[in-house]
Amino acid sequence: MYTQAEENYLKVIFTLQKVKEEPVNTNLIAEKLSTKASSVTDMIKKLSAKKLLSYQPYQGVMLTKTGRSIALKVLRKHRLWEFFLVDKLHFKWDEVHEIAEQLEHIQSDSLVDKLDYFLGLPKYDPHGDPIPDKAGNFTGEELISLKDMEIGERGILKGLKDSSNVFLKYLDRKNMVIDDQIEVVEIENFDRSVLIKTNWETFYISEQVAKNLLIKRKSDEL
Amino acid sequence: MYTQAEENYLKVIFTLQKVKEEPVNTNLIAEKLSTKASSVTDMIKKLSAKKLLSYQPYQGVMLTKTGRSIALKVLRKHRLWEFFLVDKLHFKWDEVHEIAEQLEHIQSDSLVDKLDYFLGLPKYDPHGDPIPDKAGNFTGEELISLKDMEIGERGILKGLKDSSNVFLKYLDRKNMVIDDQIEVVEIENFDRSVLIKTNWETFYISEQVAKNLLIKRKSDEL
DNA sequence: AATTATTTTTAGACTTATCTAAATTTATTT
DNA sequence: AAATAAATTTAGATAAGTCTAAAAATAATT
Repeated sequence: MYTQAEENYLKVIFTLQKVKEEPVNTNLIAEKLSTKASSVTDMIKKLSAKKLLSYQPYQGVMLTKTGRSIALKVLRKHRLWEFFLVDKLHFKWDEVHEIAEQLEHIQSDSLVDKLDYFLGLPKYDPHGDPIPDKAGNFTGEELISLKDMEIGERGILKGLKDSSNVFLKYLDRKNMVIDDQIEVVEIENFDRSVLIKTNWETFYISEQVAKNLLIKRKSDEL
Repeated sequence: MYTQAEENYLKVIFTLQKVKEEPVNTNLIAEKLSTKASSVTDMIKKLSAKKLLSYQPYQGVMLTKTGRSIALKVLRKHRLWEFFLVDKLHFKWDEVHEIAEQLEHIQSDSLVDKLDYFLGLPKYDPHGDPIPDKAGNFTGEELISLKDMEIGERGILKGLKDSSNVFLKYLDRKNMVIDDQIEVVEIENFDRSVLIKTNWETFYISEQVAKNLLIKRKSDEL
């Protein structure tokens, strides 16, 4: 069993490591955890002694297999709880993060599995981040930004990059919700605005909006 | 905001105070929290400094109004989460306690309220303990043991004193579930066994079983 | 390559919550 | 009421996690 502090370090290091494959440096971790570099060094030594990460002084850290699997478990719990909060308790997307930060540390394997099942084994959290399965694998495909889709491509709206209130309200007015089907009809060369066709209507969205819509590509097998 | 340790002390002191109205003594608290008397003294001083309880050395403690209201909040969360685990995630009654011990410390007022609403504003947890409402009041009536009911009385099964697996299995075989209506038809003087009538059938239960069934008395207003 | 700047680590201190062992107070017996 | 027992508190220690300030190592610059 690991402490909340340990879990938070592992989680942050995992997400930082995903961005660039190099060792993660102390200051970055400190910044993400709103703590001081000296505290990070202390904790890093502890986690290194527990073989959750490998650490050469002054050279940054990399998670071991064990460390990564713990991080993935925490991430899984975080995203499942976020899904629960939005889907079942009807929280807004931008209200759930700090609550999920607490819930992700609840210890009980059976709880996670039952929750997963109760929610219908979701593949993405409300922000479009993929939810690892029990084994730590991401089974859902990567989501892409709508602005990277090509003309004629279809997909399903699965998440948002920006979940601010203004943006949510905008989507509301356009009657767009998660799991909507979207087809790219046209891309305007001048301002990169996109003509999209939803289940209900066809309309233009600006590049800024397109950038913030996360889409699961429609697989051709259908 | 209070630490988990503080909340646990307040919760335990509250429940001990309910049993007998006198000040709660150090050793009892230590026993319930599986800690040492000296640790309890330390924490008591801290809580007393925060005016969450009143404390005269060697004379035990009593919660202040503030202390009581915090304890009630924790209790409310504990019981709502227990209800969630059993009712939504289909945990067995005897598996939920230690998970609820963790969940009860999640900090978010809106979470508690939304959870309460999501669950349908339940009045009792799966063990038949009453769930305080937002204001800290118990709106459901006290539950009584079936063995204290009189002939002809009717009520609703709302909880169990014993939630061991054997007992749950027994109830299962008798097709008894929460919210069943039960009427006391006869009480056998010899062994205090009780003839009860459920929605489905009429049968005898032993005094031991009757003792462990918690009933909400049927109000006459119907 | 030498100097400066940045990053990281060490050293020592603080807080929370716990413990053991000894001292003190209260309760119980003879 | 004196002696013993039980309960409670104090004193001093420990572990986790954090901090500040100073030292050491690495990176960047002239």
